Amino acid sequence: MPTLEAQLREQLLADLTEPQREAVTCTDGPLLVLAGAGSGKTRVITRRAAYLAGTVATPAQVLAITFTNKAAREMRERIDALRLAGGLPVATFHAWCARTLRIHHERAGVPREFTILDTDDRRKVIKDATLAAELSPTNFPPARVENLISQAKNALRLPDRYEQQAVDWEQRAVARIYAAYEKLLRRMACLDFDDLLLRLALLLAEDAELRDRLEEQHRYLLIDEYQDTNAAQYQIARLLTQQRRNLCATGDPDQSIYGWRGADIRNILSFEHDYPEARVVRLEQNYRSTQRILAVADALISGNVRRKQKRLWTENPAGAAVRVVECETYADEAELVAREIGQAKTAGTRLDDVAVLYRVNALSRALEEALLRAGIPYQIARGVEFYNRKEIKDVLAYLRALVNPADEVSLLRAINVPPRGIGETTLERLVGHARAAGRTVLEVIQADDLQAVGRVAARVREFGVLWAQLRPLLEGPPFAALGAVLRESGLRAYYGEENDPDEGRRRNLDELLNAAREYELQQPEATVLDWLEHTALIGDVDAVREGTGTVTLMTLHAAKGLEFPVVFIIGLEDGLLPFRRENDQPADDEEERRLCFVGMTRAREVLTLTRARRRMLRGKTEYTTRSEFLEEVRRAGVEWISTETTSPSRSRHPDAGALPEDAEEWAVGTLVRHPRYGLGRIEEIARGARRTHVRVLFESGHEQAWVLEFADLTRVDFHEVD
DNA sequence: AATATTCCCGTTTTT
DNA sequence: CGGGAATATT
Repeated sequence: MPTLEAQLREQLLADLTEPQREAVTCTDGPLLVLAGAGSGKTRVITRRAAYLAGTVATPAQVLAITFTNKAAREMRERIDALRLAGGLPVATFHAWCARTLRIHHERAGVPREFTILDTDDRRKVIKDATLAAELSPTNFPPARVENLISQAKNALRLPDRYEQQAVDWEQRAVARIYAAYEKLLRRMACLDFDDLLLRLALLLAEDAELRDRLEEQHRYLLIDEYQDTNAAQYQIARLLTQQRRNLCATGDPDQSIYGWRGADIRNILSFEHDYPEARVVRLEQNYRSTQRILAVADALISGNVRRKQKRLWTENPAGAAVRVVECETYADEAELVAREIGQAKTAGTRLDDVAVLYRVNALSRALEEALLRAGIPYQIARGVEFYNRKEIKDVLAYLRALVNPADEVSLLRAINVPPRGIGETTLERLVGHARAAGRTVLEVIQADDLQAVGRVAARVREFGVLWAQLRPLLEGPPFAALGAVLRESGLRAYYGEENDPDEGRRRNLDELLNAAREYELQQPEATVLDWLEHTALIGDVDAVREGTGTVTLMTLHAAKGLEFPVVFIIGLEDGLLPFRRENDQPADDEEERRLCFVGMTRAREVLTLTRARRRMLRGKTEYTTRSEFLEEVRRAGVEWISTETTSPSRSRHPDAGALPEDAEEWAVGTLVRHPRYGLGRIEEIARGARRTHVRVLFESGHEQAWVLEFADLTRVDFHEVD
């Protein structure tokens, strides 16, 4: 009869290569797995987790940490599929930190019922903090301040030290805003994303007892994508492995793409220095891509100077040539991609197997239109759009305000949706009273002496009653609470016919209800608070599903960790990929190169890189310059295609060469169409330095003057009229 | 107070 | 071009 360990070996190791096996089986002590793109890293890490759980530890004693929810879900599924390590915790850094902070809230000095600020609210609070610091949000744009504070937190720098280290006037100002911001967060009993890491890192640093307890609980720590750790995460990893030193870090320096949010590639590069006794396993055989794709990707990444040399190789077939297609305009580019996908589909490719990747979300629009026209279904992974929708934020604000009444942003949002006639002035008074009396806004709302607030006191009082009525919902599960809030608050009624004629908002709310129910099925014991935390930490990117029969559109960042037989990367233009901002500090082109490398190595069989010679971004069409990345792969055996001018208006006119510039297409006598007024003719036109003014006479006799750039006018060509 | 309108701004990537 | 904020309107 075979021993358990022999069975495990058979099941977990049989189909692994030698280095993969080593990574799975060397159980104790620090281990660094340098896993090139497509080298079977996820497979190794899941096997390792299961192996640990079956030999030297129980499943609960192994903790696997990822960066994205997507990665966590995939790992969870694959570990479950092995059926050897049920109950093995898999979580993102942020989710695990949130949970741990909640459990040990007293030691951590955070409120037990803290809520997590979403990106929008955080910006709002930062703006308030700027005002509280007696500075102007105009001079200190919230987005910029937010970024600086985020960087500071990720670097474990608190306001005091930030101020000490400030070297210029901006930093000194930001130090004040930062301090004010922290004060506001404390008053609101809120944490932001970065706090989750920061607070836990600080807690672990000062609380040796807790540290030991946690390490005892999680004897084996696995951290995926270690190249993306920032200072806080690095600190947490180190502090959790001080005694046993059982840290297994996996990653690939060539895929480090999160420097902009504080990730420090040196964390992985100096692993061997941090853990001198570490074992290092290199996975360099690629099982994913064709030789040609790999050759192109390698040619690109070789352009990075600050880089550990690495050879990625494959036994896969040579495959089709990687193509570079230069198009005339962004519309041509989108059409080309749509056409190619259509052809591939006809030739038998499943749409699930196709992905279109781009550097910035804005590039998806033209693609969407082209795919729509071509009748090709697609799904998009985009930011946090769903949870940013008004109706979603509205109802979540209620739940947040119920859980954590100190969360004023949520409370003040909820108080007037649906509109209850409680306006800005009233809110200001409420806040004013609360501050003056040293009470919370909710206490003021529920106090008896409301008349000071003015005529709308009755309405405010009603809301206070509603709050108290809804509050007991927190005892129950999230789905029921959500439904009740929608009903009792009047939100559901509000988003009826007249406020939501096309049912979009109602559908979104239904989708949210579904999400809550689904979550409840997964986590039967979960409270409303748990669910709120979940929604705060999950994004739309995670909604991308397989097997939908659709093409997938996403950013290069979102594509990490995925693979597709057919991949398009669009917009290979200077300034776009590599991305650069005009008055930006020294841009990190090496990170951009890695990002492009990540995109290329998502492709299994067919890779196409495109670029448009003219691109419209932020409303202006501009000539572009070819990306240096294209030059760099030029001699790696790509097939270069340059499409000729095929813009429809030109091909239809034989004398296309004489076609005037756009600006001259508007003149007195030009026929135009307006969505409201219909057909008309330009009577007068006046060109200023920046603006062009026009006066238009419509068929109806109506006359109207506009600034041309802002008028919703389209030119009507003669051949379209007859 | 709510809604309609204008205008002004910026502008990456994500937990 | 598109969203958010300031501004005008009812």
